[in-house]
Amino acid sequence: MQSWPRTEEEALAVQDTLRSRVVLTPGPMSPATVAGLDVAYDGDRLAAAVVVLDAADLSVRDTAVVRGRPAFPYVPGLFAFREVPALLEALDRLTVRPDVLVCDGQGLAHPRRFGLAAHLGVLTDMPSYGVGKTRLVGEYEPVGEERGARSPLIDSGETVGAVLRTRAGVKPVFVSVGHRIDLDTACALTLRLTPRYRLPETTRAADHACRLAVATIRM
DNA sequence: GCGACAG
DNA sequence: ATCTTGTCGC
Repeated sequence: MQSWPRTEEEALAVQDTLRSRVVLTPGPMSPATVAGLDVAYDGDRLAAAVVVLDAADLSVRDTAVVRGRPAFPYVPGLFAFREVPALLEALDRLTVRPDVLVCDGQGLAHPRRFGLAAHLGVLTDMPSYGVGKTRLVGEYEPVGEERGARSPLIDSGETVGAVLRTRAGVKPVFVSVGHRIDLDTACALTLRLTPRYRLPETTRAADHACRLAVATIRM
């Protein structure tokens, strides 16, 4: 396909080029299918999984898992370069075409506004956004304790995402747009995907899938 | 120089 | 991400 950056300097240059291709548009308002993506590690080996759920009842429609090696060391801000190759390969193996990608990490809530969700969105040109478990950048006011409460995530004066409470009394998640979707739609979809747990069912399904696969690597 | 820092 | 016991609660 193409060369992959081998140094932080090269990776920064790639982000600088690709970020101009991010498209900020509303919707998709009623996606029929939603995909969750996640990666699990075992030493220098990894397993990437993509699970497509039916947006109506959250049932599994398709699953794809690939094993491989991290494509880059973990560096805050350059995290995407580590998992993107394996995730793209898994996406290629899907039979069911997802309408939205729900990524494990940040979208525009990134120091250069180009986190994993934006990166994957641009490379696939599919609607994409991120749901992170912890913060990378930005400040925010305390979020209401009830499910659905949200507080804008602001970095350098601009709103880069939302801190969203998906379960009453449980630590909120960090939602940010990636590509071809808006923040309100992303938050609304996230709430539909969290009928019971803190993290979206998409993320949970992908997490289970790649963990099973990574366990298989060692046996 | 001292923290902060997606997964 | 991953390393890790017991423990509180539905």
